[in-house]
Amino acid sequence: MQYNHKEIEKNWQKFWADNQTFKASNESEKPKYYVLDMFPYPSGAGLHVGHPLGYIASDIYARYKRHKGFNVLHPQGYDSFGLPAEQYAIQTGQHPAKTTEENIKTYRRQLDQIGFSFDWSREVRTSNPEYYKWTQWIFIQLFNSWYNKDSDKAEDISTLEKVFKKEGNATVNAVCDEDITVFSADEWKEFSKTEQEEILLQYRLTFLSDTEVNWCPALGTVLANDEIVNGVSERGGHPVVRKKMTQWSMRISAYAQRLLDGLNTIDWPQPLKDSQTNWIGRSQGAMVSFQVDVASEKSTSEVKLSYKELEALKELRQNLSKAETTLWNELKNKKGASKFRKKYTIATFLVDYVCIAKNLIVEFSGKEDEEARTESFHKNGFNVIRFTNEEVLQNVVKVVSEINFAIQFPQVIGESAEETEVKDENKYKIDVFTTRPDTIYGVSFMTLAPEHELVSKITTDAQKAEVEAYIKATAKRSERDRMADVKTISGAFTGAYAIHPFSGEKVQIWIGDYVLASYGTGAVMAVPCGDQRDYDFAKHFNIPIPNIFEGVDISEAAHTDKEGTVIANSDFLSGLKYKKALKLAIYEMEKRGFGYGKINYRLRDAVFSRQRYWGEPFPVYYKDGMPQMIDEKHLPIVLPEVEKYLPTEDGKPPLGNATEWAWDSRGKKVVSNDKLKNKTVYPLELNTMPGWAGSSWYFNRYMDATNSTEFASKESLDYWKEVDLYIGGSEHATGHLLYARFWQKFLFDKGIVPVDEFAKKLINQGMILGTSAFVYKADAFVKSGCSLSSSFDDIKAKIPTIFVSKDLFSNDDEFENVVIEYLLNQKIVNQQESELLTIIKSNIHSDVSLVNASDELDVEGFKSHPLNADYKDAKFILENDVYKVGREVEKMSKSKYNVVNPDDIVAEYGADSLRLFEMFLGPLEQTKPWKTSGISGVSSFLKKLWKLYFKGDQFEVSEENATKDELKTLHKTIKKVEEDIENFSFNTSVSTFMIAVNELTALKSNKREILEPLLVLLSPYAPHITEELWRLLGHTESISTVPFPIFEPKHLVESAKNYPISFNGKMRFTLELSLDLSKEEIEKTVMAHEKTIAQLEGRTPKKVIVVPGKIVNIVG
RNA sequence: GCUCAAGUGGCGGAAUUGGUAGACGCGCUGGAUUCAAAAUCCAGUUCUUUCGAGAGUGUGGGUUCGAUUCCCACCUUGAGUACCA
Repeated sequence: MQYNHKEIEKNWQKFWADNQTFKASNESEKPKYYVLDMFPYPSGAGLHVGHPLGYIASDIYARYKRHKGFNVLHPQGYDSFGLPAEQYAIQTGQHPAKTTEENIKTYRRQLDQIGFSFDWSREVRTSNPEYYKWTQWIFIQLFNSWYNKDSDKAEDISTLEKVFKKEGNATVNAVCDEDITVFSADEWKEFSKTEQEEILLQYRLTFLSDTEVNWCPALGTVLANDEIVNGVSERGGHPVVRKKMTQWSMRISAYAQRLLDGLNTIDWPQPLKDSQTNWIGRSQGAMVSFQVDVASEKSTSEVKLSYKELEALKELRQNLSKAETTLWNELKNKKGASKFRKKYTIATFLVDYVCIAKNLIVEFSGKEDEEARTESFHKNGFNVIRFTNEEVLQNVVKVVSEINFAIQFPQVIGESAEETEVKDENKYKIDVFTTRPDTIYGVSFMTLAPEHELVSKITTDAQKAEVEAYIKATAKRSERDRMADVKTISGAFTGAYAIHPFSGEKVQIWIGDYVLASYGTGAVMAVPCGDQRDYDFAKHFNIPIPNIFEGVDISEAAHTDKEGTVIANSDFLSGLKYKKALKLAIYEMEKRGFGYGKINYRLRDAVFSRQRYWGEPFPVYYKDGMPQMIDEKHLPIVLPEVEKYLPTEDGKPPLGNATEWAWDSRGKKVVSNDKLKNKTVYPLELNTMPGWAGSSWYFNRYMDATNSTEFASKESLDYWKEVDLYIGGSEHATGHLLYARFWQKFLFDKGIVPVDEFAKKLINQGMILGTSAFVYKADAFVKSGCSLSSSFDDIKAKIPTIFVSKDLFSNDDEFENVVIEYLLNQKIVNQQESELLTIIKSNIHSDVSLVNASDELDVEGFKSHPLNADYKDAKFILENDVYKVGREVEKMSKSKYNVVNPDDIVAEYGADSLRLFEMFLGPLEQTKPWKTSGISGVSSFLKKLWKLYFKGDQFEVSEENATKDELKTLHKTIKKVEEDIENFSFNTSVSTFMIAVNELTALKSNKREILEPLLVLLSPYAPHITEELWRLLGHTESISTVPFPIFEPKHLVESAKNYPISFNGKMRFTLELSLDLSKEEIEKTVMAHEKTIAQLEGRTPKKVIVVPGKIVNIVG
């Protein structure tokens, strides 16, 4: 019986589908294992051989885990909302739902014929209302939440309202908008409903705000930062401009630190973690305020601390009494504006606790100089409250509430009021963020972004013209130009000066477009000696470059090293190294009140609105201009039908075309826009959600995919918990994988999911490249200048298109010679004419299907190929009667004619061969080229395997006991294959199978004892052929859950070893010796051997190294 | 520029607690079978060679009895990222 892959594969695919073989149960005695592939977008082009690579790997692992006794969840579905379907709809008028459905059908057919063990009963599609109902539901949960920095998690918005009602917002420590105004509880109660909602929006985790967005006019939508590559849209490569729009945003910045910390707990590839770390962009430094000089006055504060005193303080802080510890435990968790510090110097006194932002000192009473202290504190603008040890120990809660009260209602102090007046005079200040506060004495100027709001206010009359001209010039340059051109240094002096907060010196304020308005505060303190950009700027404009590094030459470039550098010329920082100077600088800034330590993140809040049709509608309507959530029991809000998918004429998103798109708040349903004049009917949101909305939580839905009453049941979430193995491409590093982690952490905070990282282990499969085939075409040009009987055109017309086989030339000159020789030999041109010819070579892609394994072109096929109509009459210069093509590895793409469709491979070689070959290509994570010719190797391996079970045409296995050699082969294979799968080294296990089959063929083995377990080993890789042979062996059940064979080391025990005998580390010959021999016996035998004597040529070895069971090395 | 990864036959690749470099497969060469081709089977296939042997894992050093594997410097390629203060 011949191995007929077509019939076998079709039958078993039908069997698995009919019997729901791979349906996972949510209840099982077995341990669970969840294997997931990254959500595919069903594109119109279908799959090429690169796509299934990851699916095959995950399928092998899933099948392996089933053999190992796990209850395996291995689902698949479609991320079916998205831009391509909509672009297609705009072009053709076809509903995206229809084209998406067709594309999914193609995908499903292609996936099915590769024999994946997916549990299709759990299939999800993001564009299905039953699914996006829950995407909308999560959006509502985000809307109803705020981020409490004190508890460091998301909480329900009602807890925030409660605080507002009770004590206003002064004590709230939340992640929120930056321009929050402080209000009291009474003020809150006085606010109108709309005002209250506006304030709450500033705190919600998803919020509506006017943001600068990346607007892509060609696509008619905004794009997220990760959807832009090199300043143009990732899809289509269209230009992107900055534009202010009212948009929904996600407060992902609240999770910046946790997203960073979480990376340490998950087994993901390092490059992927690195790019997330990079994207989040944490930088630790300080915020420093520089006053703009109006009346030139000197800073007065002269209190400084030496480093020794600082160290002494540190020690004190660690030795707190019990009462101190109790109170500190309560105070230390306060963050942000009401953050407390312990053992701090205020004026000349060391205080117990101080909240610098609120000017409040908390002390233990009973200090000798209490009166003097109080007076001094008041003079410096601080309030002080005191408690006894007993008060703290007996009722710390009461003490804390008194402290809170004091924070909220600060006692007005005379002196500080006076100071405020002084400050009012100097009302402009420039805040900067710096990662190098240690270099603050190196500041010789400041640079503002041209867009900085202070620019217009501080520019002097004399400089006005220059500054305005510069701003105009910058505005003309696009964002892309600015990014591309980093070499041109440009800027303008504002004429204004800032006061150096430490030295009191005046420093020039410049504007320059190397400072970005969107990062940090849009201003920098320039330290030209320590930052190359500042250095270049200073050099260009002749600004002084003070050197504050000890023994460092800065005449050529800035000195950016931190480690090992000692600070100089910096007053109290002089003589300190980077780390200590950094700490002391921040300490002094905080003490003097013009700066504080701060951590900055590059991660911006994510824009969540898209002006597109084919996405999830928001469950939102607008009442008095304020967004209102539709109650979850009325979900899903189904995407309305529209006439056309383009924006409306007045520039509204496509949903503006819908006629049934208003919310009847009384009837609780979507109604016709005609009813909008009714008082209880409101307009619905016209934006839709971005592509990443549906894919940020789908892995949870698979756990309970058909649940219509819940996102997923608690039991199923608790059972499956997280994805154990997630396989997909590295292109999702900063998009999907960051947003999904963010949502998971949010859902975790809200108690909806049981874990805060959704995927324990992740593997990035490498790309499969195409091997393009080239033919070499000769283009003839006729040189002018010579008079001939025939015209140039006549000569050209005589010359046919010529292709030259690859190995006939090695450079362009040889190519020309070959062609001209051919023309002469064929008598196409005469000698005289040939001298006028110039031959130019051009490389043309040939369709790879026209080329065989030996790089030989099917010439007739090439001529008659529809793409090559121009070359129908072309001539081919052959070598040894064949035309050889050139090969080059390139990305697999239609335009390069190197795309290989898995359908063709499956039809010719079968799914099992495809699966084996994709794994055999090389390590999973690595990028590697596809060359169809190699598949014959795995194909003949399967035929050889098949033959082991047959005698002639008859299926026949022997029931005899296996021999020692047979068992050795089997157990060697079990061991290696098991190790390989666990290490995701699938390519080497395919080799192992080949070796096993080669050995068993050589042994003429046909014992059931060997051939049965062999099938189980192979079945994850080649499920169809193994099912078929398993059935022929007499089994009625599927092979898929048969226990994996157990490795027994006893079969590999050897009595002798073929020792490599090396001389000076080089192996010269091998010698079979018993493993029972001792070191000495081995040495003796080896030294006595004739080959050893021959090698030594009479020399006496200096040393003989014997490692029993391994090697013998003779030195000398 | 910065960060990361990788450099092994004609090709894909294998071998790392440091111990026989090139497993397995493709391709190639020769042979068997065949009228012939395909398929199949057998033998060979890193390079050099005076057929004794010698050299060899990007380059140059180092550690070691012994290095593809560990350390240092450099070169090349690929990926990501980029006025991030």
